[in-house]
Amino acid sequence: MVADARVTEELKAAILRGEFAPRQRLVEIELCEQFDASRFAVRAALQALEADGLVERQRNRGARIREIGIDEAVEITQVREVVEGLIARRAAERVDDAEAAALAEIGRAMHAAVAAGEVGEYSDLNARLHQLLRDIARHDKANGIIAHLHGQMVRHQFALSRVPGRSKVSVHQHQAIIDAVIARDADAAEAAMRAHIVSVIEALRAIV
Amino acid sequence: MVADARVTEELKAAILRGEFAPRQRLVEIELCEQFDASRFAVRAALQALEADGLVERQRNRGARIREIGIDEAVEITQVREVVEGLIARRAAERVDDAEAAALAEIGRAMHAAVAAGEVGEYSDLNARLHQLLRDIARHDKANGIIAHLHGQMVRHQFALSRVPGRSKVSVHQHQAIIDAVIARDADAAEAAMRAHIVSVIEALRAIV
DNA sequence: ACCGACAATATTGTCGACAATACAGGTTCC
DNA sequence: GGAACCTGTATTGTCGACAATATTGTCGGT
Repeated sequence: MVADARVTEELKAAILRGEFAPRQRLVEIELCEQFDASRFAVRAALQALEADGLVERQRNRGARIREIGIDEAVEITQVREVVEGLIARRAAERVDDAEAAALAEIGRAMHAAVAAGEVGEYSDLNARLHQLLRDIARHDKANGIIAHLHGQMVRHQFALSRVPGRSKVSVHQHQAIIDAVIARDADAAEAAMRAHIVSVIEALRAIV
Repeated sequence: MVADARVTEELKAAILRGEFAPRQRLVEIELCEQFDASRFAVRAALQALEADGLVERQRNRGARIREIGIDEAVEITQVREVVEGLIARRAAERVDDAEAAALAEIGRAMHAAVAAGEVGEYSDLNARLHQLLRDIARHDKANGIIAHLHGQMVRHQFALSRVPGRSKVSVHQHQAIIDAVIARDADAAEAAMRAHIVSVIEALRAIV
């Protein structure tokens, strides 16, 4: 319960970094060597990550990296749509002046990144914006669910950020969210966030 | 991974049945005797139930039943509001004629139960209605999250069903959901569901 | 050459024993 | 008398060994 926490963390980070291919088998002994831990710790980590939805296990057949197909990615994003909508609503209700200024700053930086064609920078700003909104909303349950869902989306999230021209579309959606939150307009904030994520769903479907 | 599955199931059922008080310590040895299992199985079950949010564990201090306060119950229900809204929307988009007939039947039974003052019967019908909507929606991710949240709410759910006069109010909200789904009106179905759960949140806050 | 049964191997499942840690009660020192 | 300390006990954390099961490879028969 101390060693396994370390292994769980490292293994999760490795999976999120994409070091394992989907459906790749995770043999316990190999993980023991890779993370220099006992089978006990590895086993506990695998169980934790199964609950996290990152790996799947079958009795006597071991664990493998869970493959998230496009259909499931769409479902995940649909849930994200409504839960992030709730977060945006709460953010609009709770935002203070300092946080509003930080939001506006991210908006400006996003426009600059798009103008300069810096997709990596824009992707970072995107993550920071959503993170800041979660911080402002302070809704533990909603934030926890988003974190949970996000872990299963890494692969598709990466594919999405590579779609050319997406940042040009989404920057205006992001700006609409920022404006609504700064204006303390809860309904508009939720609507803007949902509109944004609906467009993410369409982009997801378009990848195939 | 076969014995621990049994223990996990039985322990979870026992917790949901309310056989353990909040913050009650769960000593591993005692659980071994109670469920006639090894510490290995009990331990795995506790880890699984920790991920489920039903128990909390501290290093070297063991596990206890997690206490869900009113604030957290409100947060949980807020998430339920938007996710069940998504489910109602999907149900309206996917419902077939047989399912619509089943929904209408539950609606009639609800009115009858309220008229007869049968609160237990009404509570059962309430559970069946939400379950049927989930079946119709066939949205695995949303359904999974609702199941997850529901497990943490059992105690408050019970308290809610005991509030006198609540069924008289909620029966009309339930009917509005049923009508919208049968009419295949996705927007109205989501709105009706959210309005219903907003009133649940108000009732929750009123308990204290 | 193909198919089935059987043996060998690899991998996971289970357990009991021991170590490490936290908690409670009593004891000593100031 | 109070507080810090120490010690005993209860409980959890960790591990290595063994059992159970699935998978792979081999061999003989047709």
